[in-house]
Amino acid sequence: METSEKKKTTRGRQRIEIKKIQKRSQLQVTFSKRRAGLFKKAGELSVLCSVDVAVIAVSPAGNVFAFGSPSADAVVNRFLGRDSSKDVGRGGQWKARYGEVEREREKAAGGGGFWWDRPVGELGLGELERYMAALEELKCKVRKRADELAVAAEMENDLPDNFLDSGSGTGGVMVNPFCDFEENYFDFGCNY
Amino acid sequence: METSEKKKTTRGRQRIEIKKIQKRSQLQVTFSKRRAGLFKKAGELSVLCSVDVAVIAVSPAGNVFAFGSPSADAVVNRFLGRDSSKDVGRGGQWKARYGEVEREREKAAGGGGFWWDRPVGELGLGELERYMAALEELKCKVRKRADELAVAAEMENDLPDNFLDSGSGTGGVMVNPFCDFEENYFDFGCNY
DNA sequence: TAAACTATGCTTAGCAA
DNA sequence: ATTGCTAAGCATAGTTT
Repeated sequence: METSEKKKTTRGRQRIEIKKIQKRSQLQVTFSKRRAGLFKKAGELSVLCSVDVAVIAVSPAGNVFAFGSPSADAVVNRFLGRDSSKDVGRGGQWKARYGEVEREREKAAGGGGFWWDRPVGELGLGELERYMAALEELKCKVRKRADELAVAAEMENDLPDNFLDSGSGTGGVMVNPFCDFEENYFDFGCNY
Repeated sequence: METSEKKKTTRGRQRIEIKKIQKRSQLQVTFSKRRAGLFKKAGELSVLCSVDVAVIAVSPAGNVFAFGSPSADAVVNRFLGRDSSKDVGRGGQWKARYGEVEREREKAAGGGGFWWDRPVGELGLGELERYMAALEELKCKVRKRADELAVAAEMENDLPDNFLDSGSGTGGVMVNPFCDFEENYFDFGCNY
């Protein structure tokens, strides 16, 4: 029993300075881990407090990662159920598609992951629709508030199409739907 | 020294089930704490990995809370510097205002908080502008991706104005600008 | 109502596979 | 590139002020 019988196998978590990580490989790992952690936190917040939460991260490469509208219920219903006089038939169609994708994801996840935690390339349109609806919704709310500040006129601009030319196209969009089953959502014991 | 000299003053953090909090007062507290934690995490991620991150949370009451574009540099520059042929003079104006608000906030924060961590009602327009620009930007990216899925046509809709009638108007928008001073941003040792 | 306090649960940096 | 491990840093539930 030497003074230090068990040599520590690792140094455990180390404090790091919050500044740009230079080592590219480490940046990639940190981004993945922290993004997952951020999304989990967002999901928990949304469930605990029944709030719509959206998290979006654009990597330097231009990839889009997003966690969408946890308590999707209100947003989705509003989006699918609004005065879509010309899109009447679409609501049902999308819902169907939604369920379809959901089952696929559950299957794909196998138990460790979540169906919605997939790259955008593999996601159905329903998810993107919902995510964008939430974004639009939130943006409108902010705009409204700005309007109250009596400067709305200054905001009547839209971004150019080349606003982000660094995009490479391998990003991912995650949508967390478990809030739709408030009595029956999945357990949080996922490891991303 | 008795076997239990120091009676534990608290039980420390307790594990909680991730489901909707019923007690309204507790929900309010949890929302505040976790939202702050979520924003901090987002800020760290953005700095560590140099990524644009946006977090939006809409409370059941309809209040909007948002943390915007940590690595605001690219977004802000793009927004202020885009082809605003009719808004040429605004860029400088906004920048000036930005700095103005920044100094105010630093002063107001006093050392414990961040100037941008204030309710929207107290924020200048610059922050709202940047936040909305980031949102628009991100939304466009997602839309673009959806377009690649050959279903963009399905998305040419906009939300009605009454999309959120539960809004009470006391939400807040936080914009984290420290990324603009990558060499000189504030320390993260805040406790909110 | 909001802020401060702690003990404990949770996240994650550094490795390893 | 991911995934799992461990230890230590960090976030936060319950409580007090």
